[in-house]
Amino acid sequence: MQLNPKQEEAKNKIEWPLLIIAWAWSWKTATLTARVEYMIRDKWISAQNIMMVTFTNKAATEMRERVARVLWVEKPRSIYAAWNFPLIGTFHSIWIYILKDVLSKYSSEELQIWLKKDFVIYDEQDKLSVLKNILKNRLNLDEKEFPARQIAFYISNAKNSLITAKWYEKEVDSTIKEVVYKAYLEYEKDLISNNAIDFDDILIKTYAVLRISRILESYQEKYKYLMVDEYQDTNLVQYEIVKLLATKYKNLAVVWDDSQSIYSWRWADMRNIINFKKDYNDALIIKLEQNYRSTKKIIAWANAVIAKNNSGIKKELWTENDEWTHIQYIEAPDDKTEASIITQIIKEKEGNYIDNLILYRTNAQSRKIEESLLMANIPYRVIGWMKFYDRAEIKDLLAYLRVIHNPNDTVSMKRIINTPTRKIWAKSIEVMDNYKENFYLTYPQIMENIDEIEELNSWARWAIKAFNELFEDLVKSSHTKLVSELIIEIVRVTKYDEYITSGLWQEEKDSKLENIDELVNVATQYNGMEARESLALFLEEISLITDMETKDERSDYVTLMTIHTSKWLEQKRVFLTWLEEWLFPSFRSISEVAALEEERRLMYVAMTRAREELYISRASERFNFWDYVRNPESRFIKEIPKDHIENYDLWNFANKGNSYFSSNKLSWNSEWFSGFNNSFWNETFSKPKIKLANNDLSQFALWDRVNHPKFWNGIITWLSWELATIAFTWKWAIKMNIKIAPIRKV
DNA sequence: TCGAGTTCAATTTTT
DNA sequence: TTGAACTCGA
Repeated sequence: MQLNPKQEEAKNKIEWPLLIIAWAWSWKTATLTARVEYMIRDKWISAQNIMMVTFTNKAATEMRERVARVLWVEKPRSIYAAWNFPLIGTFHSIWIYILKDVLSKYSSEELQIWLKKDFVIYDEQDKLSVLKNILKNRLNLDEKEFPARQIAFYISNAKNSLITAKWYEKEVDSTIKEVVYKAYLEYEKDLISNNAIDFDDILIKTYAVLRISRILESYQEKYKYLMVDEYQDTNLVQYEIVKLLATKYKNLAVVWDDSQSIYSWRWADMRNIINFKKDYNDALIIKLEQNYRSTKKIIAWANAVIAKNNSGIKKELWTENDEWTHIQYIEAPDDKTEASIITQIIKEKEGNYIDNLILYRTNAQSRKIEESLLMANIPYRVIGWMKFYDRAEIKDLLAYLRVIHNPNDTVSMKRIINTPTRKIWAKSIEVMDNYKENFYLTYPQIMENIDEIEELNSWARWAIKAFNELFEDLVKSSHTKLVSELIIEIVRVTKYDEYITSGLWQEEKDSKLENIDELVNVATQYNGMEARESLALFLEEISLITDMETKDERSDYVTLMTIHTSKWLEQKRVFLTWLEEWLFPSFRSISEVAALEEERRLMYVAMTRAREELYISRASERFNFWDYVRNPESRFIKEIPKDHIENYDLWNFANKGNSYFSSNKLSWNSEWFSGFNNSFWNETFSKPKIKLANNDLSQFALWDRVNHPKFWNGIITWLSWELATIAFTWKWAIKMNIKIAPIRKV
């Protein structure tokens, strides 16, 4: 591939700090790949000395593939197989790699991070279960007043600002922070005693370790050449770590695009770029502005939207591509129609299904479209939703593996101690927990000496003994059997398959068993190494992977995903759905300028995914939040110059009278397309299960108090014809159509 | 102490 | 709609 002069410059500047400002589809990935190739091939730099950090697993995999191609080597399955290959991975996976490495080389006294080598990684769910337990049993707090989620948010925020539990005391200035402080202390205690870390800890512990100069120096020597992609999405800790590593040789190249910064909720801080310029004031800055992918119209559109943001560098993406394909706006009467129009378009278009990408703001939004595709017999794949590793059967089996690997892991132990049911009830667990707390014991230690615990009757002891025997056998097996075999053994000795499938329909049974098979299948990738090693590696990689590359025989399918996950890819035809106020931009972001600008950047990311055709859709009425809502058109659509928009011809669609509609006994009527007469919709379309009220609009005025059967009392804080925002006492403010909402004046 | 039945709340975005 | 957290009878 021929690089343009700018890209060429970025490729060749190696022993120098480098800031690459790269806008959508400026071939920055290709440039980075070429840069790696140049380092290794032309400069004879050892692959071992190169580290490249990406943001998502998807991006890392893609990057590894590309680098493997130019280096003519086989793509390593993970960062571990990488002896002749640069270290390419996400922040989290690379830091874990470093942590493990450090833990095997240095004593824990020296490290001071309270972590042993066999640590496990707690995901969001594990984290919440630890916190729930703390709040309920140790702090005796009401769950409603102090939800675990909220506390977790505060703790995560503290961690990412590098505030430890002890130091948090200084932050306390409210009741909630008081609670956070106490919970934070307990939470850290639990993690240490379980020999576990959460996602935030991965960054923090690495930072702590790298502050030890002896250790830092060794990594500075090892990774002399650093590259960080998506630098705009780094947070404080990530920035500090990169800074530490780069400070000696300053061979750091970062790729930055402020208009694609969409992770501020993960504490990404765009100001890191200011710090970058300060830290390396002689850095070479290269701008890649030419877009090689999308048509002129798509780019014009995207530019128009992003220009509405006040913050950020003013930019103009440009392209030499000539084709002016049509960009269509689908304004559907309701969500069902929206989905079926998209389905219809996909069906009619020539080419393959794989050319189609359907995007939405949140995962839950895929449902309606899935239904429609299913009915039309169009193969599709949803990325990211109902993650494989979130399924109960997978979580259970992984919990078995985790306790075998690390018997201190209480969260996993509690998950499986009575799964399948073996008559170890909550009472017994409570008693054991007390012993654990008071005598600093681990579960296996208690179980071994269960006869000494007088509080338990002989039945309970017997049950625990039986489990302990089984557990010890499994631990023994883990030394001789590979993970894949170990999983099979767990299923066999616990009769887990019978347990998980009992009382299910055949179809559900099959799917559960298939999932187990699939897990075994994934585990076989770790064959060929020492038994315990395979277990450790398997567990570690699995906790960092959010979405499994399921083996899919089909090669042609439509892809569905959230905009966030789409960031790394492009597609010929893109459908961007749910473009309504409150959904996109989401209602949480509307009142805050910074949050709204992030939503707008998200819109920009979504639009620039399209290469040739872009469809944008919305529905006048849809079922959402378990209710029928009518939201106005998204402001993002209004921000696009009108001459760029072409309305999709709904008439044409209706006249085809496709089966989907006739089966729903819907008659098409010109009224629907001429001005979308609202009352007509309510009567004819998508009969709601909830009866819609037919309120007299004149009875409501701004600041009126109203009562809603579901949300109780509230006040109308905004009113525009039939749309109103009602601030409910027990809920956040909700926007609804007061003509059809079941509310009454009080 | 179980489990069947019932209520009730909840939805961004990812590692 | 789903899942988690409850209630209550056995």
